[in-house]
Amino acid sequence: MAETGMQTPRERYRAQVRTEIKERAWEQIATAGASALSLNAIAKLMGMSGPALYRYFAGRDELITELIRDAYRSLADTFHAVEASGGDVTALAHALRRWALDDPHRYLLIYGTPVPGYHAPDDITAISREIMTTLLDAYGAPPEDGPQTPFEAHLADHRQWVAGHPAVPAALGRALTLWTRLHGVLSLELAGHFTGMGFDPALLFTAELTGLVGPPAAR
Amino acid sequence: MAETGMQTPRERYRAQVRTEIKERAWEQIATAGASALSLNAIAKLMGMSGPALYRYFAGRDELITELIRDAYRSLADTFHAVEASGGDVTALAHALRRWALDDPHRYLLIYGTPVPGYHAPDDITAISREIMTTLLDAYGAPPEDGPQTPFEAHLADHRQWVAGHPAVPAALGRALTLWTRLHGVLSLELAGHFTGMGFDPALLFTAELTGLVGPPAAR
DNA sequence: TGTACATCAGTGAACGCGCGTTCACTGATGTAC
DNA sequence: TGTACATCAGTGAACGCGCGTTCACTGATGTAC
Repeated sequence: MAETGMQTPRERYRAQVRTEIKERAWEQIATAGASALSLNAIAKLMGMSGPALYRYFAGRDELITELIRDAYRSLADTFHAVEASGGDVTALAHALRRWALDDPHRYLLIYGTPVPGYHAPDDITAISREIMTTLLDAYGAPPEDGPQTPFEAHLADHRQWVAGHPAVPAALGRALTLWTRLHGVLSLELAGHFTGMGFDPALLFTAELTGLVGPPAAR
Repeated sequence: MAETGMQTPRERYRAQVRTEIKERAWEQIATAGASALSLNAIAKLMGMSGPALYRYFAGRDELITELIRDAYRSLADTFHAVEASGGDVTALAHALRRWALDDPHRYLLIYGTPVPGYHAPDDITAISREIMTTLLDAYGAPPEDGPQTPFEAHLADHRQWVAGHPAVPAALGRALTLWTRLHGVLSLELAGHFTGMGFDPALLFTAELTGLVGPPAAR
């Protein structure tokens, strides 16, 4: 850290400008959507000419890739922090919700409708797996209750995504199910599909959570 | 029907061209995303000049609105057909999945990341409610099992979205939960977030379904 | 059946706009001796 | 400490492109008498 953290003034400046470019990019995504992201518009916002940004990013695609990478990285770090402080699945879930509501477009950029034609590089899919693994580890061994479901039986033979991980099918199934349920509530909430319905999405989120990890009292 | 169906050749032609424009628009959405939809590009695909399309749509916005309306209308009709033939909730769910997989971009256009800056007119939100109501009606009265959950208690006081509907909170909660769960699986599947994981999303979908309406044997 | 007129689909030119990206350049900042 | 040089951030002009949209128009199709 001491060596990589050692920055010349020029490096520090570069890092600052890169950061500001990304901040403006997020602002643009928030107001006009990911596909409306424009280098020229960002430059204008920063009081620079368009071509100046090419000192910092090879092009539009590299910027988008970096935004997506940052988003995954941010969620992975959030999860690791919860894990490190001894948080359980419930804590992870609430951290996820907070993270998503904190910047809806960041969540939707990675878990919403995919950017057409975009294909994530390998290191990004690796971070995505990292996030799933954290959730899986926090789940630990689920209580044995009842016989294996058909989906769990299927998972016993189809677990490429966690090759080498010691989790049993029941745990895989529960972690996967929790993921899809939380995403179901979150994504509809963020997309505004609950507006006008009148109820509080937080309660639906919590209901899904307790339904799959047991009520707070039972923990 | 006899009178409104009576078309002059010119009206018939207009309807045909309008339909083809929309078909090309869907093709474009499928390959480049909703925000890349371009009137000029569609015209070129049809061998026409750009301005010609203004005979059929007032502009880009009207075309998008019509596509969204058609999508909602299509799903609502699908649901009504299932309802009319006596299908239960399970049948509705499978119809939903088929409808979504049949044209992923159509599903994502209405239930995915919202088109930035777009606000649906009232008649479209009405169709959206129609869809939810169909699901709710098919649910009927849920079996009374156990005490009211906190979310159900909340729903008793927050049910603007179904004002006037006789459904009890338990039914509202279940229908809402089914919706978010199915959407969770479907949207992640359509966005490609399961690719490379190795398991069959259909089994996860079915698992969520049977978990909330009971296994096929119990029906 | 034929003629006069109205309707309307589609064209081509034009408008102003913003985009991503390249290029040769200026001028400030940092480095080596 | 001062000078000579290298690095590099940022500019402005230019490229070709496609966009939505308007406008005056041509020519075919339909309608009324």
